[in-house]
Formats: sequence, C-alpha cells, structure tokens
Amino acid sequence: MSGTEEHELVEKWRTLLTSYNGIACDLDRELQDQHGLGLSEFEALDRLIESGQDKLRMHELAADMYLSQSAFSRTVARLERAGLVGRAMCMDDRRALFVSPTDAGRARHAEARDTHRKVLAHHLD
Amino acid sequence: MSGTEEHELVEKWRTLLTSYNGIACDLDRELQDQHGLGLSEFEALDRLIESGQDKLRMHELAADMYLSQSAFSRTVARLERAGLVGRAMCMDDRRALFVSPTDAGRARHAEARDTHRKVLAHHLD
DNA sequence: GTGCATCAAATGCACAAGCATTAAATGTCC
DNA sequence: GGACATTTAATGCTTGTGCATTTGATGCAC
Repeated sequence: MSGTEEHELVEKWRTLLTSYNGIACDLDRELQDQHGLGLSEFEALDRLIESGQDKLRMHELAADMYLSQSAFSRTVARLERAGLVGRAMCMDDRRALFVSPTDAGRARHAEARDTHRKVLAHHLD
Repeated sequence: MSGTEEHELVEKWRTLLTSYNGIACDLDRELQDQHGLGLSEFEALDRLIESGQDKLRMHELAADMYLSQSAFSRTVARLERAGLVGRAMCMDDRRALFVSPTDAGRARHAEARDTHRKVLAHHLD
C-alpha cells in the first residue's frame, strides 16, 4: 500500500469519525432534552415501530442494530421502565421474549421522530 | 420533506451508524489487544506525531479531535500514565500545557499504526 | 432418558464519555 | 491598579457500553 493510498484511507476514516460523532452527539442531546430518549433508545423504538410488526423477538430487533447484546438488553429494559415498550414471554420458545410498543411508546416515537429527522436533515443535506 | 426523501435520509444515517460502529469497535479491540491502546488514545497519539511538531498545546491537539474537552483531557492523562507522551508547562501562557510524544510513544505508535491501517483497509476498501 | 453443546436474555464489572463545575492564569475595561 | 469576564485544563459525578459470565430453555447424539 502506497503512502498516498494510506493517507486517503485515514482521511476517509477521520471524516467518518468526525461526522458520526457530530451527528450522534447532536441527536442524542436533542432527543434527550426534548423527549427524554437516548439515541439507542430511539433507534430501538424506531426500528420496532417501523418494522410494522406489533411484536418482535429481542433477537430479531437486535439483529440490525449496532449494539452489543448486553447494551441492547439494557436499552430495552430502559424503554420498558419508561413504559414505552412491553415485554412478553414467547410460548413457542420460552427462552425468547417478545417486545412490543405501548401506546405511550408510539406517541413518544411520533413526537421524537420529527426531531430526529430534523437533525439528520441538518447534517446530511 | 417527502416520505421518500425522509427514508433516504434515515437510510443514509443508519448506514453511517452501522459502518462507524463496526469499524470503531474492530479498531478499538485490535488496538487494545495488540498494543494496549484505546481508540481515542491512538487517535490522539497519531495526530500528535503526524503533526510533525515535537510539541503541541493541549488545545491545539484537541482542536481537530472528536472528543469533549474532558474526555480529551483524560485521554492524554492515560497516555502520560502509560509513558507515551510527556506534558510540560508552557511559559508563554501558564494556563496551557505542551504535550509531546516520548520515544516509547513513537515506538508504540509505529507498531500500532500498521494494525490501524490494516483494519481500515479491511473495512474501507 | 442422559449428557452436552447451543442459544436467548440478563447481570456483574470495569471503563470511557459527556455535563457541569472548579482552579488558576490571562485579558479587558474603567 | 482593581473588578470582572474569558480561557485552559482538570475533576466530581452519572450514565451507557462492551466483555465475560450466568441462568434457563432447547436441540441433538447416543
């Protein structure tokens, strides 16, 4: 690998690093301040609701998220504690859990969604 | 904003989110396991050494980093504790501190650099 | 059925991050 | 020169994260 190629690679990475951190930081702050949701909480709720399903297994919901299994588990626990999702046992496989949004969860998501999109639009124009 | 535009925006963001987290996670793990450096530590050391200067003010080094001021301060503190950088008072402005790489710091950086570039090349091909 | 690997989710733990505050030095305006 | 705002860096505190482990349930080989 040439020095130039290497440098381009690093530039690319630093751009990613900086842009990600800027957006994530902003998003997290806005969502937290205006709706009491952390970024991961919003992402989980967003994916859950936009799946169209009224319930998903933890495992399924976790699948396309970026979090470790433990972080995800705690994220859903926080959402549950806040009354935004419910968890129910799965009778087919008693290891699994179903997660589903509550009415409050849908409402909160609808509000937060605007903030989310606005911040994204601002950064990714 | 139309629904399609919105969806594209979200797609773009999720791509960024996923790709950033994958790379950052990998980088951090490799750097930590093979060289005992966290990602932020490496980034700080890398920027310090590649600046070409033999010393930089905290403030200057922090300038193009993605960390909060407090996180950056602690990152440099860890580097110092590990003997990879030194801190010296700045006589012009006694609030400021100079940071400079030690020999050990340069050596560690030279090793870790390969790992860093390799992981980047693997993800950003 | 028994033993053993595998899978789902939760938890103990250590640690890095951000926010708010603090401490000291410098700058500014009168 | 004195009072007050500003800047530089560090620190107390809380919280989210990953890793490793744990607890239970399922599947499979025999």
